[in-house]
Amino acid sequence: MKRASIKDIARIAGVSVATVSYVLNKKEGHRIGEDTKKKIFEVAETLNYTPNRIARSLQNNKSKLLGLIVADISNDFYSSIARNLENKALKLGYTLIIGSSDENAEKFEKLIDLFSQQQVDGMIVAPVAGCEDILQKLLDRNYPLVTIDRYLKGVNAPGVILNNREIAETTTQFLIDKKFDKIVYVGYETKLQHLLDRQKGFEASVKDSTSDIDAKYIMVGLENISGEVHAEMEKVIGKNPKNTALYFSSNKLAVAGLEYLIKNSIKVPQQVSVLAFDETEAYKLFPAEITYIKQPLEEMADEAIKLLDFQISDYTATSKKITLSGDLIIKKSIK
Amino acid sequence: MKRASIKDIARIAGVSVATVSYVLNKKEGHRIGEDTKKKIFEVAETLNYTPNRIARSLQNNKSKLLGLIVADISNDFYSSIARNLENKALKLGYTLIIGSSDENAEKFEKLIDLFSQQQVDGMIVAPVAGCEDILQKLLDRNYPLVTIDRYLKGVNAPGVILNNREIAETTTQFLIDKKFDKIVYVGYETKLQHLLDRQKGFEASVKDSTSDIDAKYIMVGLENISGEVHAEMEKVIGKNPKNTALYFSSNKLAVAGLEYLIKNSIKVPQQVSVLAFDETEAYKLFPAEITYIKQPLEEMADEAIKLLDFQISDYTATSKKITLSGDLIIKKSIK
DNA sequence: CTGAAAGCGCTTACAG
DNA sequence: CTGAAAGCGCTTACAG
Repeated sequence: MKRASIKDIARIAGVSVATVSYVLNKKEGHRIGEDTKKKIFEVAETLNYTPNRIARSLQNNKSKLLGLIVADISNDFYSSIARNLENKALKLGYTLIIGSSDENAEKFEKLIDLFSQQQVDGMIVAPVAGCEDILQKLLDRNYPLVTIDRYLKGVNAPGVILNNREIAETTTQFLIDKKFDKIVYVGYETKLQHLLDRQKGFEASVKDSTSDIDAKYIMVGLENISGEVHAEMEKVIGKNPKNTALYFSSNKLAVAGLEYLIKNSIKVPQQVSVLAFDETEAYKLFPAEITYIKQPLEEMADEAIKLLDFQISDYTATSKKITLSGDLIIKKSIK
Repeated sequence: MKRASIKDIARIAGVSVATVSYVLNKKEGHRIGEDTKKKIFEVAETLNYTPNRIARSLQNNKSKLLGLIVADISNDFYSSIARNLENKALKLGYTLIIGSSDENAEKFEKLIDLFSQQQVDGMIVAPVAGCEDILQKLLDRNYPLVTIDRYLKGVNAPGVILNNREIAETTTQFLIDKKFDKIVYVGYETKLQHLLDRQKGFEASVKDSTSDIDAKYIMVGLENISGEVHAEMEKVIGKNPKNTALYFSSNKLAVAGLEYLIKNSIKVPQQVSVLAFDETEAYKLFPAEITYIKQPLEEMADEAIKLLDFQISDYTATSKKITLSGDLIIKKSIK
């Protein structure tokens, strides 16, 4: 069934399409007769008329579509971000189109191209390693863009970010003060700046410490997180660790590490204390509630959408970064 | 910066827009001179031309957009579905626009309206209670639509579904054979058919059983799942249950229930055995690996997209349901 | 081998 | 108080 158009309404109501458009969009300054208005609304109603936004988009060059590119929408962290963004976007009349990059620059570029062809009004992206040029090209075209979660050195894009270095530093200090024999940082081998910043924060606290700390590092790739974490933990803390702290730089790493602890019946916090970046529902089922760094997702979404909406309505090249603070949520996983 | 249009290319290459369109879309049957083609490609390249899909959409009445409405995109189950759908959709040249209904029929309708105005070519929806009329209206307009995860009685929509009743029946039987003193079904107070089917399957197995089974039911609302589950479990199994089995009809319920077990140091499977519908990463961190019913998400996504794509290219009113089988993944949580 | 022209469903400056 | 007309960026049947 073909849907009714403004033309159909005009024909049936016996007026011009212009008048219909004015009335339906409630444009002021076109003093149109009350009875004409009423007639138009009636006809629109009986025809079940709904506007074709595609046509409107073509005309005003605004699609009311926002593109969201994350690493993987099935990841807890990103699906929560997506949910928060969805809520905020909807309030401003935008709908979200989503894509997962799988940390792959080529796929990332394909999504950017696709979304740009779909004429999204702006994009919110979690950049992947090696996508600097892709983003730069977009910015050169004055495309409204906001980065989220991550940020790239040398790319002049606005974004909302976490105070990764600072929160890593203070939370590491918190661990140091507990006088562990050994503190293990579990992170990714990566070029992603936000992760490097977490590591730098950790390193800084360790270095500044007056006491002597045995700091170890477990660094894994993205391919086989669980397997690598387990193998490395075996080497670094073994089956029967004592007075040791684990610092996980992401929820995925934490889940992998906690799995190891479970399998080897290592007690938390009696033998090992645990601190992790980011939340995940999984923590709920670990015998000891996990101490974690909570990112203010709702606020992030809010700021990201605001930033983007501003860019859309009034583009200005800027690399304005909004930095939000993580919160350490202290639970029983630390002695 | 305004993006280049086909018109710009035509002007610079000194040909007509029609020719440009033919060449860039590689339309056959328009034997166009090789040098003209080359010229056009060159100009397109230097202008960084990318097609405006909005304009194309308006012309051929195909937006290449698919709407996905789930209860909540931040829920593990739905974000996994979304991810699988995204992959399949991309392969067919579609992009996904998403919305969360929060189990709210009004919000569901708003999303339907919005997506329909955005001219999505079709929708994949997990219906909410009370949305029968909304979907029926859509179907009356011959809107391509596929339901997923859930299904509504009396609405003539195609969909892909799980064999909820059967899998619930056989898995309950599996529990019954283990001779528990008590079997507790944990479900939702709901009108959602797929959940009722799970319950019916459970009830059927209990009823058919030759042995006498003490079957109990914990039914909770959607408002405060965790709180209600904990309170009811306290009443039904107490702090020190023995030879009891818990049958959770969703992963959310399972997480809530397992939390209760953890908090009360109830041993799985020594005291209580556990079986749950659907996966979630959280199971990984429970001391005993959880036995669960795995839905074939990838296959579901595949079938849903195929069904929808078929409806889009050749609409036929149908209530064709594709039923896929769940798999019981047996782990250590059952004695 | 190529182009002029209509049309997709809207919006909006202009005219009356 | 209302309408004729141009135009957004494409596609495509038709003509030559």
